[in-house]
Amino acid sequence: MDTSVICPRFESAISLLSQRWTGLIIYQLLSGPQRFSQLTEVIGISGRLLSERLKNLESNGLVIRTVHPETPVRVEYQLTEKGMSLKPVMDEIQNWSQHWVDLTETK
Amino acid sequence: MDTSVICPRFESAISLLSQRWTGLIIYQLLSGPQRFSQLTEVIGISGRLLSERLKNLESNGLVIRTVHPETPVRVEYQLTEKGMSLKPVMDEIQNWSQHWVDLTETK
DNA sequence: TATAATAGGTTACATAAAGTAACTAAAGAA
DNA sequence: TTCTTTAGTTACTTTATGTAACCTATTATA
Repeated sequence: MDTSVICPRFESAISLLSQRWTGLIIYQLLSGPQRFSQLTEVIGISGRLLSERLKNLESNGLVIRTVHPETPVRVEYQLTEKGMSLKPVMDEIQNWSQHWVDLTETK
Repeated sequence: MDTSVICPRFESAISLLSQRWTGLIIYQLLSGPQRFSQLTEVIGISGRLLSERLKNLESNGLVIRTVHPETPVRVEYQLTEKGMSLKPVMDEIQNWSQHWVDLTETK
């Protein structure tokens, strides 16, 4: 018998957050709506993956994409209420990192 | 110019947590020390990756490995203080997941 | 003595995800 | 008509993950 012991909601949440870049994208968007190019520069992610991740976040209801038809086009990404509500999670990670991460450690 | 804007400690922390399985392993160990085989069964991870992840967590000071030379051998993994201090992070993820994760959604 | 059982891994190989760099689309500016 | 700029996409390489068979140490069993 295979009785899954780990809470499926938790498992679903952590599978989202443990996708590479996703946490950083949400963290970055917590400081306000941002354009595609800003995100690539600040986070250091390629266009290919940023595009893929943003589509995923959009389809999960965490992010909204807005196209401003200016010239050149401006596309902004912002968190939904669901996305914003991850702030306490990010705050705790931030808090933990201040206490425990030693930047001199070899990676 | 390339001024990294994201806090390097946060980046380091999230790169640890965004490794596949790592969050689940820590979450599971928060409920107490556990053996290798227990972890594979509960989490649903292969021996190969569990071994790799536990070594990584050990070298990062989050987990301690204890060998009990019984028959057959019993090896237990438990969180260090540094590992335990991730509880608030896990609690917030858990909390978020209860509010926002809809299990009927298509993956 | 030989065989088997059990826990905790490791190895070799296949598949999936991520990194990289060049390319494209749209739209107004020169 | 050609050039710029933003926001992607495509094709290809490299790395990470999944899978299953195998290995080792220790002791119980035939």
